[in-house]
Amino acid sequence: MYALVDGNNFYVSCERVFRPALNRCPVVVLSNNDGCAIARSNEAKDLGIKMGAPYFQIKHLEVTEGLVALSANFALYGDMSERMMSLAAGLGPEQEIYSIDESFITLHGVRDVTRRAWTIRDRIARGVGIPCGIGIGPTKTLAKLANAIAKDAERKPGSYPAHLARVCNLAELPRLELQAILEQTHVGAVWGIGNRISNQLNEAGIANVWQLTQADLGTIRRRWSVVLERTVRELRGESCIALEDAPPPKKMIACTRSFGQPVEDLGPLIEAVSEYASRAAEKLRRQRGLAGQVQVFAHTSPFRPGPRFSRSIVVPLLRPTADTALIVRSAVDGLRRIYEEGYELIKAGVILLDISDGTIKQNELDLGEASKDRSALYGALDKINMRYGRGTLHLASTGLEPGSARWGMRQERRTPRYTTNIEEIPVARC
DNA sequence: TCTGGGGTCCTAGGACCC
DNA sequence: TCTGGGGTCCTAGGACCC
Repeated sequence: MYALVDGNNFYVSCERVFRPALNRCPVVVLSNNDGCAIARSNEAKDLGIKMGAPYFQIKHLEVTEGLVALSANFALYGDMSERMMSLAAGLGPEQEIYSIDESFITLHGVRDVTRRAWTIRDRIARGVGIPCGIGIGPTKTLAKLANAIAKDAERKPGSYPAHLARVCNLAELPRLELQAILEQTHVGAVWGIGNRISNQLNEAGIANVWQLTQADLGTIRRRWSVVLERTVRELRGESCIALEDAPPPKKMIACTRSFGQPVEDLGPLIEAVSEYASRAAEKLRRQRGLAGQVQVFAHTSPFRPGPRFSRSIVVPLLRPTADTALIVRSAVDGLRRIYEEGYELIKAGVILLDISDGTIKQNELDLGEASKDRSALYGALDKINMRYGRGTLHLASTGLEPGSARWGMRQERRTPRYTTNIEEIPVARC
């Protein structure tokens, strides 16, 4: 048996903890550069604001409807998440943190599951201030579905029986009631079924979850995929997706950003890509991995008229490494190869690929002889950035010498909080 | 004027190789 | 008329998730 604990409208709820005045207002949290809405309060949803709605399209609601739009504060959300997760863990013996606002919990050995779920929900509400929904079912997919039902029952009274609101335990429902609930639930609500497959299922006469559970497995596999077949089995109560208590190491690590303003010239592009590469390398070291390849991409806006540009390149590294200098250099080399003048680029990114486990023989693999110094330097760099904020200190790169890199401090956007003379920092041989 | 940033898995075509 | 078979790598894109 599994539970899924999920914070409601998570980013918005985090903001409301510190600004209770926002409690009954329509609120959205915006992405980087205030580009689009990535979290919405119920009131904002009721105004018809869709997930991912561009800010410029909803801005007028600030005037007409009292909408409050906030810039995202991911450090805050990460912190609130940790507190919520540690309380949620009290629900059962094992926990898988699935995303910033969701965790699966196994329930074997837990007695009086539904009551305990209410208790935990209450603890999170009082201790952290985040309202949660809790779904319970025999498989992860059913727990997810139960969670979706718990939310709908709360938000749209009448959509489901009121006793399923906030905490919904599908496992304790009488068979006929469960069937009725599943018949009321659209296939698109199921974890793993997006818009595309939902439409295809509808065309095939499978509109609700109950119908999907009755479908022939062989047909599902042939017409769609083994992935959908697994989902159907899970909906029938056959557990196919196990709890992952230790997150598997990432197979790719990306750092990508949209620019506030379009960028045309190589210089600023190199600056940006250097910083992304440096951040990606930091994430890589955090999971003690080594990358074998670096991918770089840049593209123009898919929404704006004008000449289109979208290119990417994979640069193989001589040997697997987590060395910021090598990764930055490769990324910049790749960028130079794909770059072309005359395009208004709005986004670029660096993706580390072919990631292997660096805990074995990291020292030998990592570098030549310069590397011992360098890995101490990176350790210090990562610690400083963790303590004083991401990007306090980073590896800079100039457009002047191809592939050159030097240590520098980021000055923009943030009052420097770390004030050592740069000259005192050893210069890496890059 | 203004459209996020991560991830996973799968498929397919072309280049290139033996 | 008719043009191997199998493999890898790269690039691109589609589908899903948060």
